[in-house]
Amino acid sequence: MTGPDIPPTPRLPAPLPEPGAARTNLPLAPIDEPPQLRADAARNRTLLLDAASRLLTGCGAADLTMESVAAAAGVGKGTVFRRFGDRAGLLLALLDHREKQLQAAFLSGPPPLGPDAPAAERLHAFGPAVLRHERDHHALILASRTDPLRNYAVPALRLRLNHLAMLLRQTKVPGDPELLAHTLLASVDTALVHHLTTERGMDPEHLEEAWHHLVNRLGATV
Amino acid sequence: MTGPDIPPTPRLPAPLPEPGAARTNLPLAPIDEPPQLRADAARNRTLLLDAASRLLTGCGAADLTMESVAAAAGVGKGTVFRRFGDRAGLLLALLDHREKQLQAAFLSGPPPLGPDAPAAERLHAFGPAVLRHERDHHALILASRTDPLRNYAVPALRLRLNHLAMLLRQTKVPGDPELLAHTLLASVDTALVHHLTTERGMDPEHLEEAWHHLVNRLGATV
DNA sequence: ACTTTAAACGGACCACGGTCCGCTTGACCC
DNA sequence: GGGTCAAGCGGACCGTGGTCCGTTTAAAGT
Repeated sequence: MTGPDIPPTPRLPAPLPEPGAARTNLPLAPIDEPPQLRADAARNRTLLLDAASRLLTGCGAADLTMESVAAAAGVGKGTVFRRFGDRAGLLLALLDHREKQLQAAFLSGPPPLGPDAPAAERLHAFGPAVLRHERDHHALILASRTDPLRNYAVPALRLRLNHLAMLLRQTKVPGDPELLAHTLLASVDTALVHHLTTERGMDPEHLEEAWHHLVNRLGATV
Repeated sequence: MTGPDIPPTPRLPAPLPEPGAARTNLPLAPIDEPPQLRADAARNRTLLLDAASRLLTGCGAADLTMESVAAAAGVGKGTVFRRFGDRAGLLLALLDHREKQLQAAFLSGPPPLGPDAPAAERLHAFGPAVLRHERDHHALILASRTDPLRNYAVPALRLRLNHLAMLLRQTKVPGDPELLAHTLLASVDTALVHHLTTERGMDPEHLEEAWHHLVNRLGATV
């Protein structure tokens, strides 16, 4: 309900979208408006994020308490909640920084992931990239997911979704692109991958193959 | 970690599987061993489940507290936790009763869902059946999901998965049946469906179409 | 510099999930 | 019936996420 990293208190009216801009009904995630914090607030924000990732190296994500983060950053507990809304919000903020690298790779990086490769290739490359990224950060990702609905409001994940849907459109895959994008993303979901590799002993490589198989089956052309 | 509806305390060694039984590495879910509670425990169990579903009609699942359930059933709070392990366990137990109907439908019900229909038809019928079931109980289901890994340990969901994988094998769908079953199930996941229908205004009927499209694309034959 | 105001702060406070442990009781055997 | 003992019970207790509200302070205007 309360946005991540956004004050839970009433906001000024959100800046209206450009009237001339081509409005798809899919909200475009890249435009990120850092709501320009007050100087002390900004300072405390980075203080908190630093403290959190420092603590994180010393213990599992599950043991990270809001109070300990506040104490380690030398601020009050209320400040943490004011800044990040809730525990998941803090975890998501930590993740966000790392996610930026992945975003750069598929938005503006080199082929086959970036824009200079044909769409079908980008589609094939996307799954493995996500798989690697999620494997690296699975602990944090899993810890950040308490509300199953929350995902759909996380900007980074919406961006992935829109990007995938775009590639599906470009490759003329038949069927609803948004729905298929959800399905494809679900096939490399962190929780699923973690389950399959740790509980069922599945080879990560096998998962990449499965992604390619799925993309081919869905019928990417062009 | 602690099994749902199973004492968290150390157990006697689990009954060994029949030595001759054909062992697939997929644990078969249908065999359910109700660990035969003591008389008072069984009585309290139903008392608690009754109390919970009674309270549930008077408020949202989010407002159901363990203490209130215990009080409404006239037992101590510790008893609730002993029986169901944790909050999710209680919610899952409530769900389980309703899930039994769905299970009966696809395990032994009439065609096209039941065993008297050809596998491809059962495959097509499965998605809509799950969609309906999850729509009816979405509030409880969403409330029961706090740990994203928990799903893979829920017997009812493992049963769905194995059933789907079996149908995929019977219809000679190319690719890893277990993986494809996960993907198919994800495409009708409660959280996703709830998001699409409430936030994005998607027609439930459209989701059924998408299921059929997906199954066809995957290439079910026979 | 002085005023004003909304944002930010902090820590006391609350509710709920989950644990612990001493006591009780049902089930099984003799 | 009597004895044994693990299963069950209950509620005090604890830690943590999240809220509240009186106080402080950055920033923009005059």
